[in-house]
Amino acid sequence: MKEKELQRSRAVLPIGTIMKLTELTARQIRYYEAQSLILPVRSESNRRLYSLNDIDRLLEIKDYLTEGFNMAEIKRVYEKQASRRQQEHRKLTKPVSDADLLDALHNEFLTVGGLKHDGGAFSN
DNA sequence: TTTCTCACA
DNA sequence: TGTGAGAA
Repeated sequence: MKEKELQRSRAVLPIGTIMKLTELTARQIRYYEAQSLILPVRSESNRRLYSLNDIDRLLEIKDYLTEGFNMAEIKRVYEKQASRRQQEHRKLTKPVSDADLLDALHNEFLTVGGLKHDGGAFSN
């Protein structure tokens, strides 16, 4: 089922579509790119092209921002995600599913944000 | 028409 | 972050 992964990563959507789908302004979307939160590819005419994965990430970012996180924290988490993916790739053994990864990241977010006090005995 | 970059309130 | 200018 890797065909789907490729399709999700296939960047073909212009920023206008992203704006409507994420409720974000072009300004914000470009700013997040500057902060390396997303990495859209460029068309031959220098136009930004986003993938479905980018949309997901943008929605997540919007979510975290709503919850009171700042760029630095969000960046930190994505950097961690990147390094984790590399590690998993090297081990080339049992890769973690995206669901597990997101769950772990979300958990870290709650901890870092002080929204969680212990091992997650309760949910918000 | 849409998006891009850059600069300024 | 918003907005406007000038270009592609």
